Amino acid sequence: MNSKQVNLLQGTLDLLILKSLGAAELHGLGISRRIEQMTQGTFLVKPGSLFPALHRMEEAGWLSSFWGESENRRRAKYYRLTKAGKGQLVVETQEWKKISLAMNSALEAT
Amino acid sequence: MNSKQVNLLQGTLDLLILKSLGAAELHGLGISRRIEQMTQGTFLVKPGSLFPALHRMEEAGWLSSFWGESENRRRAKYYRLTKAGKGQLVVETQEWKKISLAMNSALEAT
DNA sequence: CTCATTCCTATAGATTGTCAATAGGTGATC
DNA sequence: GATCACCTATTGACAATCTATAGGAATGAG
Repeated sequence: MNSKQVNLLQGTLDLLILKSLGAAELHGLGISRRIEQMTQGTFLVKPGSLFPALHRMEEAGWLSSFWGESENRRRAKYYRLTKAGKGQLVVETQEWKKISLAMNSALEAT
Repeated sequence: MNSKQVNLLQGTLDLLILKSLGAAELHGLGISRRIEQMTQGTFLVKPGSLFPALHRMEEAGWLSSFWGESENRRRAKYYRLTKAGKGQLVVETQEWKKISLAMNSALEAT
């Protein structure tokens, strides 16, 4: 077993995906690994969570995709942020900050 | 309308309820108001979210309830934390901190 | 007295996002 | 040419929240 796996809070996966694509184009599993790295191993996003999210977000117009070749010469579908996706990253980041502030202030109450 | 209603992140409602009952016994709507106050109006928990959560948490053994009278002389069901509930509050608080840290560190990545 | 209003609890139905489990194709390696 | 690691993908189940609606009970207005 892992050292206590932490489940995602529903709604945070989109933000993590957007953020992971902020700097570079990545393929599916690359996104997953990047998220694991960005969160210091706290969140492990599994395929059954990742791919539905990617499809959903592409549908929403935040991502675009193209087939390419991975570092290991395998067929891989790469994703990049669209313009709308960059906007959404800003929006969701702000929303997260708002939520995070509100929660922390609640937890500090006496 | 309000200044952009913020939806709860799934999983945070329990923690807010536990925390709201940390200091005093409250009835359902009292909990809702306390949460709104603790989060400076960020989270407005509506009955359709609140009551199912209360029932679920009582079922889980974190809360106990009794019928009493509200400040306005109305029949009201009061909730208090059980011993297990106090433990759960600690657990979920720590979990939130872990998640919050991971998210913030992800959002600060370049 | 009676009618409207506010307070409080409650449930039904729908939606949504995540998880667990499973599958299959395709390069690489030996 | 068999096995392994990599990569995408889907299915079915599940759980939590939201919207909308309901109704009882005390209060206050006229």
